[in-house]
Amino acid sequence: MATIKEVAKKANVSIATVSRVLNKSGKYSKETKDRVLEAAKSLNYTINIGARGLKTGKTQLIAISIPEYYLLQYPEILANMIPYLSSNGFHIDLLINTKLINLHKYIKEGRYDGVIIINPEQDDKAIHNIVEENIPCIFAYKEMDREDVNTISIDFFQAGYVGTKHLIKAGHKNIIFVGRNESSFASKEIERGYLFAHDEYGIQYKEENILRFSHKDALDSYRTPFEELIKNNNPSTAILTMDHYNTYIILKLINDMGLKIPLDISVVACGEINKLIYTLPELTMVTLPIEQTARLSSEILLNAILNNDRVVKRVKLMVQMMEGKSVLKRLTKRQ
Amino acid sequence: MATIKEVAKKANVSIATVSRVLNKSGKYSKETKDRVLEAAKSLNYTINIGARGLKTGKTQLIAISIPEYYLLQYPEILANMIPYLSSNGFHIDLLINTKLINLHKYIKEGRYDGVIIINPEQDDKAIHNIVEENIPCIFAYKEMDREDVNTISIDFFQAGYVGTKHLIKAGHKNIIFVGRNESSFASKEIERGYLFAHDEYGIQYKEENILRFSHKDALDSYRTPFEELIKNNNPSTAILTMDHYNTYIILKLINDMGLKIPLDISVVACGEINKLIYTLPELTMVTLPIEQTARLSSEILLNAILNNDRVVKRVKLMVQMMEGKSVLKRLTKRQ
DNA sequence: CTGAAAGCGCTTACAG
DNA sequence: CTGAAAGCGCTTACAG
Repeated sequence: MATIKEVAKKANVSIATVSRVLNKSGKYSKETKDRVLEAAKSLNYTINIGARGLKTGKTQLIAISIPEYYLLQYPEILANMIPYLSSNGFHIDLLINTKLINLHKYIKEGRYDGVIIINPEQDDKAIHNIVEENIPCIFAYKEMDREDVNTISIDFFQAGYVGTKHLIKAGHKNIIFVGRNESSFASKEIERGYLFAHDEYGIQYKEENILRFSHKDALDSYRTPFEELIKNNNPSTAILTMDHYNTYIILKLINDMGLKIPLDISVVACGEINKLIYTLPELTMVTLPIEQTARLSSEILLNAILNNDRVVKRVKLMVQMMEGKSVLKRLTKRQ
Repeated sequence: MATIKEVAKKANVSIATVSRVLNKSGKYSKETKDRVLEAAKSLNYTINIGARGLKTGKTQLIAISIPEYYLLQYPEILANMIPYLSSNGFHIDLLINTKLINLHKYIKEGRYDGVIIINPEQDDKAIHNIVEENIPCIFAYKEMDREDVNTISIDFFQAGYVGTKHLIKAGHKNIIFVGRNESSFASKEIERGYLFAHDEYGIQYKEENILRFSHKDALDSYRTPFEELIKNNNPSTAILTMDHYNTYIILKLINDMGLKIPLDISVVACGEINKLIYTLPELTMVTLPIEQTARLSSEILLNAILNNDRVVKRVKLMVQMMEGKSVLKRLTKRQ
């Protein structure tokens, strides 16, 4: 690997001049420029970014921290962040399931010019420390309580609300919600919307209608609780699911029980549209702007890095209802 | 960010000693060690890896290069590589859709201690250059022609062969193969196995039975060619699909046409098992060891880096047949 | 327009 | 066991 020194020697100039030409900074004559560029090319020169970073304090590295289950469910997040950041000259340090305390350590090591933290687990101390480091930082897919951090999130509450409202308006009153356990911000918010819609229409919700599964739960963990709920003496007529994985499983269980959608049971699914369009039957869904959130996060981060913009951005992206063929309109009896 | 200098001052030793204690290299007394460690802790010291790299030539960074469609289809590849590498002290530079020529540039910049290249596009010149750099490097999910590079791949040929053979043995003779276009190594290999099985059983295959779609093709691009093939005067009785995405789409099209699996048509799907178990009906499949390939790739790379092992590894992982309920056994008529 | 020099934060022979 | 010093490959005031 050729160094700046060798280029300087070959071009017959000082290393300072080589640096100026290569970085297009300061002044140099056309002839010098040509000689330097040619020497660099003929020697196949590439800069050593470690050395540059040592002087400039910049690393051209951005950390993206993501939980494993989020990567597995939504790889399009990375696909919508990384090429954009790369094309702007940044490299990505991808961290999977890394504790925030370790991320903080890496930030302190001066590794990164910026950080995107996807759906962080709550760890107030580490978050505080990270924010204190005062480097450009985005928290994505989860609203943060703190007012002083960039938060790009999705209006999951609204998703739960409009999805449930759609079912209630179609005449359903006994609606199952298939969510995730407590650590899921999205699920908690969707559940909040689900409850809010019940309240709004004066429908008493039943705690037993809410099922919560972990991301690690496989089909068989779902089966018994779900079947019991369907088979009890006051059977549910509709289901709201909170992501595509839950949806796939519920569809399979419904099929296994010999039930038909929407004749026997109606379904509204929250999720990323591309994950849900191949299901049978065509689902009525509340689409979550997963990709848009990813793009916006990287754009805002880049703006903070390049333009030194320190104004706090707090964004909540809107969901959208899409009618399919999975909801049966029930005639509501007059009281 | 505290530097080694400040730690040295606080501990009342030279920076050389601090370095030795922190790296557990050379000799130092117990008392010195304690003082240094305490000073480092109280100052919240973390090493500057750029500076260290400048001296040692090591970066603790591993590049993983992956095509976007591979990330989207198989995020579990990263989930099986990155945590393992991280837990061994390495960081990951994730490159999506990066041209090999650029990757080569980054390697030359001395950024990486090692590289994993997932399903590289063919670019002989750039591959040659990368190999020449002589850093630990794994090519994964695609066999490389060159004998002098580490190649961890899957026996896609075998997948196509056993899948097709299974259908032939069940009495099917007019079998559609739903593959991908020419740039897909996996598809070409599976197709080769598909043809080989036909040959072995003396069945004349028909070119029109092979459908090829791009990763960008959506449902509607599949519909017409598929329906025409099914509706022609010598209808096919079975289908072999080469990945789960193709499988989802074909299942939907079959359903849209009002056909039943396996009564009207049989299906064998090649793919990653976890992606295929929620489909309806339960599929007979040839499972591809996607995750195992990922783990093995990172293990071999790490071994090459840490133990300076330069012996070339060339591995092909085996596929496995799993019977489901999507293949109808047809009685073969006597001639 | 150009160069000599300081210095970024480390590691590691070398000398003691 | 410890320290002074060289040097990794750059950038950037400073002086000319």
